[in-house]
Amino acid sequence: MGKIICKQCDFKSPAAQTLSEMELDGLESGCAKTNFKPGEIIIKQNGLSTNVAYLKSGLVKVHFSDPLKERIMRIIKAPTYLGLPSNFGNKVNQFSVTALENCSVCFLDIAAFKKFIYENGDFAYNIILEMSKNELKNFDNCLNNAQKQTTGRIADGILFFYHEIYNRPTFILPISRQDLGNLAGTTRENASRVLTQFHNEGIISIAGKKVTILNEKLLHQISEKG
Amino acid sequence: MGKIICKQCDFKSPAAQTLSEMELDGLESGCAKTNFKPGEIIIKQNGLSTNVAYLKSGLVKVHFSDPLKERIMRIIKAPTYLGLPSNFGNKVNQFSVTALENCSVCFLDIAAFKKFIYENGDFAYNIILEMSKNELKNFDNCLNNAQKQTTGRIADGILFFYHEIYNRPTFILPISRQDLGNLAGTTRENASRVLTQFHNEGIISIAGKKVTILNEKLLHQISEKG
DNA sequence: CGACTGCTTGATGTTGCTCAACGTGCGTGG
DNA sequence: CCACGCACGTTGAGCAACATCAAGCAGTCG
Repeated sequence: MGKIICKQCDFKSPAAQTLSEMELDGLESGCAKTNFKPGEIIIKQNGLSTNVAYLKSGLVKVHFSDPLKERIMRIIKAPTYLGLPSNFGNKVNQFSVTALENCSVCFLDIAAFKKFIYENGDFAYNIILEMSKNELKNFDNCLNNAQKQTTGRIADGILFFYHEIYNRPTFILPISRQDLGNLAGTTRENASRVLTQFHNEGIISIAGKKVTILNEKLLHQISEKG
Repeated sequence: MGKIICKQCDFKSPAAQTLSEMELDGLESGCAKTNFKPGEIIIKQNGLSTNVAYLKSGLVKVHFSDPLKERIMRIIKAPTYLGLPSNFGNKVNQFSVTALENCSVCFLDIAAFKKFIYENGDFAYNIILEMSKNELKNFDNCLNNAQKQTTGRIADGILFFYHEIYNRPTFILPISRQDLGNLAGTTRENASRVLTQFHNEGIISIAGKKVTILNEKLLHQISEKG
């Protein structure tokens, strides 16, 4: 945590880029930057959402914890706002957000944020844009999980890390088998089974958390067909 | 379809209520009201989203049609906007919206809509509010469907019609067994089975599409526990 | 070294999908 | 008017997918 100079921030969101120097000064006065280590909780489910959280750098999981089950909704990388709908729709966070890597997050004063929406149409429009894209992605996710079966969803997960996060065929899985299961809506056992199945079929190579994609085309087919 | 006088409209959205007389005049010039009968398609999946749709009255289903499967995402009643995220996030509709009852819909000029966001902070804020609430509901839905099993999801469906739509324990189901299945992520056979099971257990009474809820408490338990 | 955590693999039971058969009501065309 | 197709609803039997349970293994930390 420390003194922030928003004006000189290199990670401004599209919305924040529309702000004037004066407005950025306003933002600064109610802005606290915090760093998180892997495993640390950034936003806590059922906690009050008193600030707007902006993920400047790092990778996080958005998850919902039931007393019995834990479900990972999405994995997102910076830059992005976290939990805007909770900020506005409901004062209580509907889910937790936990760091998977070292993360840097700015907590912004919600009142200042509202003020910008009221006074700066460009800012408001960009927020609406971000929320729209977000909702469409959630929508997609939801559908995918609903009508595919386990192998397809695990394939999805692997392709997600490939295309959306690392952009290279070899990477270190940032989550445990347990969490991969939670992400795909299954158990750690099944997640494990499907991974070794893919490995045996020569679709991927897996050693511990190190994944190499060998047959992307087939992986896509599995993801598509179910 | 016909000439509209937005100023005198009794069904204005919270956002539209923030508009001045002059702004409402602007809205009017690009506004077309259309009526739909049950079964008629209001928004077509994969079609271009050229207008903002505002549902003034009636009941609709939001559904996604795959060549193979059809999935009902939500059932919504007026008043509400339909598909705002598609209007902004992506020019193509991600889903269809179909009338279940007689519906009255206003199609608004998207440019005028954008203009209001830019120029009227109160309007923009109300749109953000509506989108936030929407997303949180979708979120909830998603989770429910993911971790309950069939009986629980059918129970959910019945309780939804009870609490959110009709507010009385006896009502006429506005959808077929097929669609109830699609809503609960199962087949028409299973939807049918679960309904008769509930009937036999004295939890509900069902005759054709006429439903009476007899043991709401138990129904809630089933919905909760899975 | 023992306790612990994360991972893997196999055996077993349950859930719910698929398929098939049959009944009903409705609209169409001969 | 009846015959026919068609959508919808119900019920039963078999089977595939998946969760659960159980056991064992490797790595790590005190």
